[in-house]
Amino acid sequence: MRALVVEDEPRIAADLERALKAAGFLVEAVADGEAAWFRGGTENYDLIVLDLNLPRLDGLTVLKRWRAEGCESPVLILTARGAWTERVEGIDAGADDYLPKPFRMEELIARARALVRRAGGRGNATQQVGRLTVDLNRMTAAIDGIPVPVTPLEFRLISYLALNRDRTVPPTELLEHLYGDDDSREANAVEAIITRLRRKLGPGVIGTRRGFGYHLENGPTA
Amino acid sequence: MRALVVEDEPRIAADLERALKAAGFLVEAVADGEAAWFRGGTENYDLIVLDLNLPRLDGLTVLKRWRAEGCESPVLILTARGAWTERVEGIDAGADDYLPKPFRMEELIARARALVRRAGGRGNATQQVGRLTVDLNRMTAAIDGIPVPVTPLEFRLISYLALNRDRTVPPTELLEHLYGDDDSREANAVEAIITRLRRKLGPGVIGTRRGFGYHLENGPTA
DNA sequence: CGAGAACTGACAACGGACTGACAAGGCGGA
DNA sequence: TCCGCCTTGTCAGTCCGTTGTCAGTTCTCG
Repeated sequence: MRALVVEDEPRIAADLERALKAAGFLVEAVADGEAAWFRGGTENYDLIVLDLNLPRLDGLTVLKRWRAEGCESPVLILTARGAWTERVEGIDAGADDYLPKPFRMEELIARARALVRRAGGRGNATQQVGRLTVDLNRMTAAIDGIPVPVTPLEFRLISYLALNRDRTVPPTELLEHLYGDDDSREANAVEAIITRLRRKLGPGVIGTRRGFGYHLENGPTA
Repeated sequence: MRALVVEDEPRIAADLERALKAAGFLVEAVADGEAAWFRGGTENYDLIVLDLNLPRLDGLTVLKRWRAEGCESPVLILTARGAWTERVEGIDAGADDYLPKPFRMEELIARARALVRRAGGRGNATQQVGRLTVDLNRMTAAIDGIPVPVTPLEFRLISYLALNRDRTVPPTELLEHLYGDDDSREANAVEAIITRLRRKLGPGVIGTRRGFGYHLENGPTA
């Protein structure tokens, strides 16, 4: 899961980054509106946390421009407490949720997760696909209910597949969502992770559509 | 365990702080309603002791706002003796327990501990996880029933893990619950405590999920 | 049957985690 | 009040799990 944090207050930005990383996100952060506009418009994020009060370019404007450009990432905006109108404007501008400052990190994480799940059309924190179970909160995977130890990177991959269970995900997309725009990796890296996951999960869980990408086998949930 | 004390009477506040610290809590204190609202809304406490009679912002109002914001920390309210209606209102507003003033410190501590345990979904004062036993009242730990001497900080860590036995706790969260938002510590501090605990408790008690955090091994309770 | 895509085992580099040593701070006893 | 012990944070060195790359093999489809 890639997340973009747009926040000019360094301390808060650092907190956000830390918390989101601990929650399994791949975090990138920018501190002003123009940079935000650029990044959000260029890259593909699974979640954007947007402070409205920004230097250079107002957060609301940024959000509107993103939406106008066709960016569909779920956006969680941070508003000043009691700034009633801001929330309304934010929702109007295309925000998916808002959180009044100050807030508890725990709550932000909870909402962030909810947004990501909702964006994937799934409301539950534990995803079941065939024999596989992925628990997004505890960051665990299991086959037939038996826990399988997975590394952080492996978990990011398998959970991304679980959230996109109904389509085949191309390797380039996985690459992007695992590493961000740090494109220094060889395409083969994804294949390696897939292999390792298959060894752990057993056959019949991760399928390949040659030329298209990978998907989870939604075989009998038995 | 992090605790927030909201009490404007300095003498009582000091007593509370001392007693809770002695009981193993990491205590932060504020003296008025607004500060309370802010802290409780921002930070993550395992327990909140709230006096209802506060300057600037009424305790009941503070409590209601917390609950409205999604704060789930257990709250123990202090009411004036005989203020019958206050109790009812407090419970309605989302308090978990109340204590009429004046009270005996002993009783407050007992109730505080009960609340913390209940909040973790565990009603018992002694937690059993695998071969480990943690007694939250006496602040002792034991392996296979044999007492192991632990320092106050070590106890805070091990008891937090015990109360969160069913998940892996990231180091950042431990850092927060051990030291509050005083983030002057190096992340390495947690590792040091873990090492010391392991030396005392023996192997197979505290497990590591590399890249995720620490957890208690819930091996055979034998 | 050939070419390209995908798989996989081996290896090396990286970084997170562990640990022992040391120093600072706190607390209790003399 | 002073001294000494216990506790605890930091540092540095080491270890080991994780992960990227490479190379060789297998598979699939035209």
